[in-house]
Amino acid sequence: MTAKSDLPQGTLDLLILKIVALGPVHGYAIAQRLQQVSRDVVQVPQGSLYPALHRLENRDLLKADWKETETGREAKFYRLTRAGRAQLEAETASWRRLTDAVGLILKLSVSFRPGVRAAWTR
Amino acid sequence: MTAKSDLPQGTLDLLILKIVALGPVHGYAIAQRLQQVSRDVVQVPQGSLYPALHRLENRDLLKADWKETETGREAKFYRLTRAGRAQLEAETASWRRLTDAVGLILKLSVSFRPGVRAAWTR
DNA sequence: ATTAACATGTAGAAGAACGAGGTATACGCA
DNA sequence: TGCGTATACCTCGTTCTTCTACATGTTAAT
Repeated sequence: MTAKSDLPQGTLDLLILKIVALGPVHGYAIAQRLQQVSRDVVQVPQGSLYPALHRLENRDLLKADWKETETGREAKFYRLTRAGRAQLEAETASWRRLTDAVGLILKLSVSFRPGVRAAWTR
Repeated sequence: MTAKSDLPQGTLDLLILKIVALGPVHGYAIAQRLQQVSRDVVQVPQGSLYPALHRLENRDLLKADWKETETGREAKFYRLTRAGRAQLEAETASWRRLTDAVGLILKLSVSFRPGVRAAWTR
């Protein structure tokens, strides 16, 4: 059940910033691209998407203006602000630091169990 | 500011399960080891640690018994249940799938901006 | 005697994600 | 013309996790 796609908290913002950094897009397209690029691993429900967008806009990391889609529909196109770009870089670095660390921990082997324990228990 | 260490949601449980899988440990030591092994990237506040442990215990992923520390103090030593081990494996796999996907997205370059847009806007 | 490190715990608030709902337009097709 | 589907936006309420801050007691070192 829980084996679907739940993104870790905070990651959604990072991904949105990243997609928007590639060029102006509207919300609906952001969700689609995330899903496509990740081969369906990342799926963003609208109930998560739009609140996230508004959140980022309120923090002045994104700016939006209404424009017409190629299909002739009005949509809010988002672009990064300067702060948004900085935030993207910071969060990207942070993400790497963190996943590297977690990866390191997950690679720990059980090779020390009975005896060597003293070395790192203390 | 937010550049401290905040773990993504759910990750704490995974890391705890992993450390406990290496052998019986008490809570305090779990936090220490996570910090050591990750070179201070991962820092678990006690207000996060103990609730997480209780959570995992309530889900029958961990079992605890009081024992004496090498330093002569009473402490709750946690060990994995069978379900806990299964959960660890599942969450590890899930973690990798997800970080791979996010890594892929973060590697996207801005090489397509002006022209190719049509290909993936649709 | 007092501080630092060890070891456990709770309460309350903040924040994020999601499911479920709602509105409205464009387009193809019967 | 009517209908369904895909596009495109939005919000509300619930649930879950985490963090800050607090509270308690023990052992070891200075």
